[in-house]
Amino acid sequence: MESFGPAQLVLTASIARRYYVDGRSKVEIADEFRLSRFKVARLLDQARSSGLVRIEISHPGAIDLELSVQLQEALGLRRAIVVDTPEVDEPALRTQLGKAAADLLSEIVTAEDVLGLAWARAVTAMTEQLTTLAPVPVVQLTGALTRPDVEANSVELVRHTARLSGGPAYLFYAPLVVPDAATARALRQQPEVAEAISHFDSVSKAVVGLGSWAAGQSTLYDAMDEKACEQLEKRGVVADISGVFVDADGEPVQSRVTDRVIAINAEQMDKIDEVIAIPYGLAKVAAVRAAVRSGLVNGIVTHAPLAKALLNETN
Amino acid sequence: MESFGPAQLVLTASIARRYYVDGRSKVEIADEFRLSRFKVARLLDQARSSGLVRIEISHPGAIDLELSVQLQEALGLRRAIVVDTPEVDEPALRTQLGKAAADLLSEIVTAEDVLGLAWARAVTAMTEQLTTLAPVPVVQLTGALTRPDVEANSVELVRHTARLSGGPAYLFYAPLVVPDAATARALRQQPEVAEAISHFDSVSKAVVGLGSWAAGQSTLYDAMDEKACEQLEKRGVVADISGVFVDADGEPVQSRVTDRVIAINAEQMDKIDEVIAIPYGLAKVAAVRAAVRSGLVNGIVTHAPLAKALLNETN
DNA sequence: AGCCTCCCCGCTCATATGAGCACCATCGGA
DNA sequence: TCCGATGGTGCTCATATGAGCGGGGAGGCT
Repeated sequence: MESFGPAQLVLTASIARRYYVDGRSKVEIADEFRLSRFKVARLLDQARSSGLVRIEISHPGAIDLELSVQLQEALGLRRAIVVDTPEVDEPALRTQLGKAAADLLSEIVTAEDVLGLAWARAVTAMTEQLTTLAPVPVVQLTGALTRPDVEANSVELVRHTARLSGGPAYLFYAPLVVPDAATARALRQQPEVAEAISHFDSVSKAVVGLGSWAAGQSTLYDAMDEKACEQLEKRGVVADISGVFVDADGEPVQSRVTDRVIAINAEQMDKIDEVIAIPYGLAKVAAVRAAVRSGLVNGIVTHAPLAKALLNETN
Repeated sequence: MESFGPAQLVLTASIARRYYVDGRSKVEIADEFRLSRFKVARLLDQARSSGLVRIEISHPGAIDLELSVQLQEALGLRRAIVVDTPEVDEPALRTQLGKAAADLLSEIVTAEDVLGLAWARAVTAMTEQLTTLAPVPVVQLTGALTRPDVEANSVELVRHTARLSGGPAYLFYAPLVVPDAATARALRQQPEVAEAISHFDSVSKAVVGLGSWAAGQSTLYDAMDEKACEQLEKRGVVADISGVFVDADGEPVQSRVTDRVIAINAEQMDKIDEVIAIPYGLAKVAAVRAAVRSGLVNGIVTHAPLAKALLNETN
């Protein structure tokens, strides 16, 4: 069965060519070669199972489709886009991912959607690459974190996107995290904040940030007091999804710290149909896995090395 | 039409994977992805036409299937085997081609066949590589040419093959070319020669030599007197197929020289169902083309460079 | 030889598939 | 505003295809 003569081999190749390349039907091929269509079918089966015909899925672009599909299926994601880019410096990488995410967003957002945007550098990178967007309401999902290295803040991000889209913007000026729960409560009652929050339930698609709960791996971590960080770490927090903390099992972690965050909460995020994150860097493997396990994040735009790491470690 | 969003792209890739790699049906895929089967079909069409799925035919062996099929179709051959071997020295090449031809012969010769063998170095190389053969009569098609560089002659070649096969051998001792027609006539009436010739009509498969009509490109040319060579050349002879001379259009050339050759003639060869030649070397391009055009030769075992040359020059 | 087993072949019939068509939404121009 | 063009969708129906079956030939064993 495993060894064929050369005539058989060439015949099979010939038929495979006719079938796959020329796209003729098996009946036609059978007539041409004076074989029964069953024989043709068997030869084609044989050709495939013996590896004589190899089918590759690829395309001339930045997206590694093979990896994308694998990642999507392995993690059970609604969407996965893997950008095939050599490991360049972080800003360039963010731009690349931002472009891919922007393309994705333009494509999947329709006029019926309500778009939610959280604060994250990757999300900023995305909005910078965004050129067209259906006219939809854009809702700010988190308070702003002002960092010296980022000029745009959460507010600008939302405003810019809404302007591009032509839809209304629901935005507010407030920090992402405040020193105590009472302040947070007060802020949440501010009219603009309250209005934005009131729209959380109608958000149908969102782009969020995704941080690994460690120094330098989450802007929120870096912005928070050490005590709070440690407390959350002790509770098993592995990832923060734009202010929603989850542990390695994907369970949202409640804590006093949670109350100090001005952002969408786990329950609200869970109701959003599509939540897309744009993680990069191998340090985020565990965070991504946790976020996906939580079910909160169901779409990912990332780069090849992280995608491969996610696939490899998937036990 | 030519630009898709990444989501579309990944969806298409996903479907292509399911269809081509996993082998699921379009209906199943449609159910899985909540699409109509028509949509799935259209996406798959799109994927193929846009080059997203690429189908390659290859295999881990010495035979270049792609080239073989192309050659077969371009020249309208019954069989074409192209051995993919780096341009090595001639004897090694002959061995390689001999092996391929031997495999081919073992495969296609059945007990109902009658095998004809002409004299040629390549045919000798083939018989040396032959290990199994259905029990068939083996008929010597040409007289022998004794050359200092070849130990086996036409007779040995036939005897060896017949022994391997287990069938009867029809062989004779006579030179391939004699000084005059009268001698040839006399030789043809010798009992063994006459008997072999009487079997020419029943030969169903034959392996022949193929020479380009020029010095060093045909053992027959080299063995003949200069005058005869020139005369044939003047008549437009481009190739000799084991003693049958053909011009560039593939027309057999009759001449007084023809009568001096002890070998199968054009008419008899034309009746043979499969006639296989084993040409090699780029100098033989024109000869191969003539031989194929004549319709006398309908199977070829060769190497990649010659195959490519034949394909390129095919206007 | 006689028997058995395996394998190869081509059949039937249910199902999958493709070609062509009609419908509908969208969009640009009169 | 209306109209025609356009493209995308899913239908029908004829055709292609796959699963499973039985016949028969080749080869091995007793």
